[in-house]
Amino acid sequence: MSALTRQIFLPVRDYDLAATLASGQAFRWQARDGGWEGIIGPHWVRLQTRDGGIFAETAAPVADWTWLKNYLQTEADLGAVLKAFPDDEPMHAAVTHCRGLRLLRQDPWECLASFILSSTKQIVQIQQIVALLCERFGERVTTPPGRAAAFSFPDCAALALRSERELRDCRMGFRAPNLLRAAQMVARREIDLARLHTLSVAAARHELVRLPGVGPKIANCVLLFASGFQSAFPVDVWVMKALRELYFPRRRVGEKRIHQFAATHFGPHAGYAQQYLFHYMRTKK
DNA sequence: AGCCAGGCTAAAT
DNA sequence: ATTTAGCATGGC
Repeated sequence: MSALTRQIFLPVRDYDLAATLASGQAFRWQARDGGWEGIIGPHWVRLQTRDGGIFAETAAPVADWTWLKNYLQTEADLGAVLKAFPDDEPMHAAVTHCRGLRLLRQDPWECLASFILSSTKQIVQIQQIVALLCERFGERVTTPPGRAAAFSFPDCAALALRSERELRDCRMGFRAPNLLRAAQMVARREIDLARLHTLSVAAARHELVRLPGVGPKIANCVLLFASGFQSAFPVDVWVMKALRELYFPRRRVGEKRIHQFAATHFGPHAGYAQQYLFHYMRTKK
């Protein structure tokens, strides 16, 4: 039916590729020659902002582009999301600072594994660890002629077979046993990542925190970035700082109260609000 | 050199 | 029930 092509144009307004791909939700994108290059599943992709949308190129011919639209969420109604944000100064400032920032819809296993690796690591370092992991244990994917080799994110079964030592050698330190055991649990289907989105947020979160190295913050990242729960609100050091400085200036407020505030103030798209605050905090000034 | 990084966990209060 | 140290590693 559908023709094989290596290019597609996705019409969309208000989509800031740079903010979206480099805001710490995904760790495999690189800016190059005015575009962004990365791997989605088994596909090497290059993305470029064009008038009225995003131009995408792959290395291998593609019949069905659903995977790309799904990943980028180009059909999401950003206007409706922004409209539902609380009508206050901090959110106005954050939205003004990075309008066009979007949430991706990532593969749950890649997202989970990446965020298990994220704890007390800077984003650059997470990117380095993930890159090593892919080179060593991922599958080779087709790249354009003359381009360096590229690799898919290793699936849970591939990592479940490795030794803790092999993972540790990717410079992930004390996170290695957590990643290994999580890979084994997912591979044995002790938890079904693909079905999390069919549960309630609370039930899905309860499932995730059974995994080693996964607490509330990382669980919320997976719920938000991979399972489509837009109410999930990961609170890391940056967001904690943003909430304190923007909403409770010159006051000492306990962490518990901040969490309570975060859980009630931001509405149905709280996760989106969180990403705006996170990116605003990290890139302003 | 010392501090901190998109935290989690077990042990100690 | 709440707080705290330890956990590897690398960048600044």
